[in-house]
Amino acid sequence: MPAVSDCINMLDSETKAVETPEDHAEELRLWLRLLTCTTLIEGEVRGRLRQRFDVTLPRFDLMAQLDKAPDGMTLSDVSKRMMVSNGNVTGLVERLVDSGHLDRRTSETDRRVQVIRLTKLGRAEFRRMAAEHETWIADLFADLSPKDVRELMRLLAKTKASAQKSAARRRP
Amino acid sequence: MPAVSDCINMLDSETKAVETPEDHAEELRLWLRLLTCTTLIEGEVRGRLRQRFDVTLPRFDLMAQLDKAPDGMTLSDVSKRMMVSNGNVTGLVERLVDSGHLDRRTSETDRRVQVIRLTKLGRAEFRRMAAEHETWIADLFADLSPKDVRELMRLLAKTKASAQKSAARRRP
DNA sequence: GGAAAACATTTTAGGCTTAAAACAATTTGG
DNA sequence: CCAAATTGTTTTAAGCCTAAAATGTTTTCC
Repeated sequence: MPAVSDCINMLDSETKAVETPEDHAEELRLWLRLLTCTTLIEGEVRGRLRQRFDVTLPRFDLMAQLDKAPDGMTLSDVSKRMMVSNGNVTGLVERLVDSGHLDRRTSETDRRVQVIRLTKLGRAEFRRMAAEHETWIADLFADLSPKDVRELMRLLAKTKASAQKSAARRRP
Repeated sequence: MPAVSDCINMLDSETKAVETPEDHAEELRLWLRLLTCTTLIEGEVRGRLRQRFDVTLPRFDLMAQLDKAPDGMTLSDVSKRMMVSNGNVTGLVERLVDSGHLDRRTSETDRRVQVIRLTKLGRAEFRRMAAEHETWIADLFADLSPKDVRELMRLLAKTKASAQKSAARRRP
């Protein structure tokens, strides 16, 4: 019968009169479930890309970014979009240039900047992979109704905003 | 006015009479948003763990698994729970044993098996980190109402089940 | 104009991660 | 019993990833 202490804790938490160690077990469970879903799907996509096309997920992701930018992107743009470090992109790009999927040139107006684009080969291969990739995703989410999908989109948008706000609080 | 073609496509997709390239753009967007949320939160947690405790996220995750298992776990158990490869766990454990956070011994009943446990130091350090970690998670999800959290939990459970089913279809 | 700040990228050092092959121990089924 | 299959772990080779320092370039602003 934890009724008394519950009341006390709730009072504390509502009035903010005292610092009580609050219970955030639900949020923690939510985070672990979110992570599980992502890891599960990501692993599945990674394996299929490897089996079907002998390509790694990061390479696919990078090509996906470039496919949406016919005029090319700078390395910084790519790094921000992919949410990975600059140095990571440098290596990824190097390998994709070597394999003939990417074209890379120094900007004419700013010699600090490197602009990368998909080559004809890179674009063709990406489109081929992307078509199949889309069916994998559809299959992975197949048991969600259209309403579920909409509702998840809404709640994840809220989650993203909340997390960005929290990150900004720490790193203003 | 794409009404006509829409009707045709819907008929096809409902009756399954013809194979039409269906549109799964919504599911794709959902996947990208899920990935963004996870990457955002994971990066934030990784950075805070490093700054506050000079520990990496994988080390923290491994210790979290062991904290829930006072009698220890086998490397396979850990690898399944963390959803990472066996070889990955081998290296992670090696470094944590070296730093004095883990104890590792060969099972007496099955000499293939390695059982690992948190040492006293490991448990103490983990508890200290976990307490703070929980407040970070709470803060990252702060803008979600309790109802949002419940609803997300429900939808992610459904997502997890769907993805597991899809993975099992491919790898029976 | 020129020093200082800001920016874009690369390098460095170390750790993480995977898939596949190799190794070792146990279990299974004839 | 014992060969074959299975199970648990490690090794290997390659690539991914990060934070921080270094390098080169441009902008700011006195």
